[in-house]
Amino acid sequence: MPPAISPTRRRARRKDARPGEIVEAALGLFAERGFAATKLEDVAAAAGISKGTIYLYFPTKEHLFRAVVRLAVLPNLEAAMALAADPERSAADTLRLLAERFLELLDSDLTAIPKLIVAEAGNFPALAQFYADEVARKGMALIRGVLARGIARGEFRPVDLDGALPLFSAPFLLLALWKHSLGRHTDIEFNPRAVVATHLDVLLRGLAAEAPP
Amino acid sequence: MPPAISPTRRRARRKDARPGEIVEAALGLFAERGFAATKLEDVAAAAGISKGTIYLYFPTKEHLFRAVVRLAVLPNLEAAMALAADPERSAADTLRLLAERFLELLDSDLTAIPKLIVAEAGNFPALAQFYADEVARKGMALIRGVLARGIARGEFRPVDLDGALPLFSAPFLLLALWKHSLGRHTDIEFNPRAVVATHLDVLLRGLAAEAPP
Amino acid sequence: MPPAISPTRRRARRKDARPGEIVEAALGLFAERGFAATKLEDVAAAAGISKGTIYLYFPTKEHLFRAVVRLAVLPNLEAAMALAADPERSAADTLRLLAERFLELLDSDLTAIPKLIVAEAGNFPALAQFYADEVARKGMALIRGVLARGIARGEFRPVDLDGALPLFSAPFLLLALWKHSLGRHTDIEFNPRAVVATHLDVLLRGLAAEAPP
Amino acid sequence: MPPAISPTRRRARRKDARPGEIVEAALGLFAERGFAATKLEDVAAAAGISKGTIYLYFPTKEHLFRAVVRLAVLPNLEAAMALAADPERSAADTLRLLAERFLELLDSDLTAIPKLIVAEAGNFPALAQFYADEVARKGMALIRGVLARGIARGEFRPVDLDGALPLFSAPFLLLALWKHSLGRHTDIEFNPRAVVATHLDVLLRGLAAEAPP
DNA sequence: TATGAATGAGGATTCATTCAT
DNA sequence: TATGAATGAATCCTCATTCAT
Repeated sequence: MPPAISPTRRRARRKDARPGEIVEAALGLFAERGFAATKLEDVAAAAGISKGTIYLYFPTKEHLFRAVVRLAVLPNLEAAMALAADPERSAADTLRLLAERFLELLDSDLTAIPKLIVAEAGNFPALAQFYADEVARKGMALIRGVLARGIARGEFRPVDLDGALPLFSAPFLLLALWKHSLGRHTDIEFNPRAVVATHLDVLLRGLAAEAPP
Repeated sequence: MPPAISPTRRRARRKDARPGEIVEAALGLFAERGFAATKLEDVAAAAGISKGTIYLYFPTKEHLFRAVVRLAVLPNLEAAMALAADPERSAADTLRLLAERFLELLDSDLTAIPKLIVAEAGNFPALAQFYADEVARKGMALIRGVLARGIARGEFRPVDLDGALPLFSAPFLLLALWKHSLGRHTDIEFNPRAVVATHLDVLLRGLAAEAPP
Repeated sequence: MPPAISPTRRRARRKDARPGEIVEAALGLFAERGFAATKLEDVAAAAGISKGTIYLYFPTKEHLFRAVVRLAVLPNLEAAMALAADPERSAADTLRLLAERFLELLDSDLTAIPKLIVAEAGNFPALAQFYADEVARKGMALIRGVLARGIARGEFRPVDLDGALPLFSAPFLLLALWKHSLGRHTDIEFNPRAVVATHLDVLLRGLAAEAPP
Repeated sequence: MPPAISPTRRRARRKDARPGEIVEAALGLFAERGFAATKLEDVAAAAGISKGTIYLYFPTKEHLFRAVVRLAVLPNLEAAMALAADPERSAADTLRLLAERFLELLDSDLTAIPKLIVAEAGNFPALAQFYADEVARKGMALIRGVLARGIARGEFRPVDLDGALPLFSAPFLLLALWKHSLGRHTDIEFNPRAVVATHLDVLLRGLAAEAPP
């Protein structure tokens, strides 16, 4: 026999779940249509609630947008940082793991976030700043750490860190953007797994320390 | 002494120049604010004409958008294709020249086009298809040709062409997007020249055929 | 030792008090913000109950408004009528007592009622009628009676009763409206006691029967 | 033959007239329904234009409200001040002229302004301040000047100026408010001319200097 | 009785587009 | 051709009211 749940408890559970449900519905629609072109009424419908209910949890459409970005980004950023922090792992293996993680994410709507940020940065400077400072900066520090470790350990030759910083991420960005923009409107297809495999192969070779004579 | 031009002639010249002036003004504003957030009234003001006049040359805002994309993209694509077609040039040098060309473009507003496409693909499927087919497809064919030539000439080792295709362009895309979105809202800066130099260095090493024993 | 009150009894007492508590809270907020700008949620909070509970006692916001008006007005109107009915008292003294009573009321929120009526008459015709018929008409009859008595007793010279009717009340109305509208937004201040004293002085002289030669 | 008017001129005349037409239509509806209950769509309809056109001349509903107040009040205040400034006129005659002027105004919608101010002061503090400072303060200074002149000239006995200040205006306020609120919803009627006549009669007697022995 | 989550009608505002001049 | 005043569809947000608990 399951433990009895008081009516109050059951209601509370509903209330606790709502913001997440709304954010999830919003992510899907924002990913598909962009921020401006998404009507809150449609978000509500997608979440199975009514327009007004959204406003019980988010004071404006922009706040909902921020919540979407936060919720979609922060857990993954933290996971990536934890993964990159392991001092035992070689730099190459760390990059491979990060790449693997990205491929998993690519099936969800989460990778629509960069598209949304790119599209709306101009209209939401505060959000752009938040993303730049909280996500981009941290992500870049993460990569910089891995590259520096690789160089220190003799895996990689000493390259210009500032110049090398974007190189690892750039193809992932391209794949994510493609999927959520042009990819929906053309039959040109990328095979993400192949692209990522080639990327790692080429990048790691390109960075590899010279073979000792 | 230049030949006298009758007022009628002058008017005609003006008329011919108008669409270009409007498109240029629109590009600047679209680059800054995005498509939806740009008012046609502001485009008109930037072009030094009145709102109604735009409609003498472009039936809708979307048509103007298409003209912007076409005008901003096609000349450069053609230049790049011409550049890549030279059978004398090594693959590596071709990539270097393309990179150099990109760096020159980065100072203009032209590199805002990818941001616009990414942002608006969902709202303008026809435009997305046009861009995918006319620009992306041709650009990819161009790169594929260069890589294939490099492999054929023994410059590059035989890599998976489909997987390698986006690798060359990805950092350029990242730099262009950064400049027109987050870059405007943070003090994090990239040095495009350094990034591109490192990119070429790493990529060309990563692709290089094994040194003979 | 007070007699024990069963929980049920206490609840009942509470229930009886509720409507009054709600009306009181509503009067305070209506006085401050007006009817339309007052949210029932705020009334509920001020009364220490929840939004839904108001609907157990008042079917609509308008009904609550009516209750506020009735409760705030009727007791005072009755007191004034009782006061004016005393056939012993001179007309001048009656007016002085009414003025004194008004000055006492001016410290409470009750004098916000005229402002509310003026503001909302257009939106609540039924309320306007109720107020006109039940309050204004009776108040005017009261004043008319006092004036008529004063004339009959030889205190006042015979003036046009219809023309004189509003003269006594007008400064009180002005003071009440000022306090609840402009008075909140400027440093111009009236001294109600001085205004009322001067009003009585001037009015009673102005009405006074000619001194016998 | 009337002088030819260029199309541009004719259009310009239309444009110049628009704000006034809109303000007039708005005054009528605000007077009838109050600010909040008046839809801009109805104002537009009353002015014979469409919703959007209002926004060509007034950035928000509140700005329109301010324009209504300014336009309705300032000309009359200035006329009153000019009238009161004549040093030849006796204080009593000045008050009579002011009263006469008010009676003329009472037929228009202009006297709805006090009702609007009273009703909306809480929601538009800035407007309330404007009205208090620009209208009420100046109006009071005007009356104070007339009373002081009357006392100085020996027409009036020396009364407490602060206490006497609101006495002249109060019945006019009452008449204006009555007309635009309760007056619309009851058959109780005031005869403004009779009220004003009695008011002047009583007030001037009440203020009159003691007859010399 | 009491709660407070959910509803949805209603209105201010924006801006692409039209059209009389 | 060129203008810019006018239009009205579209959408965010508020809050009185309902109702499951």
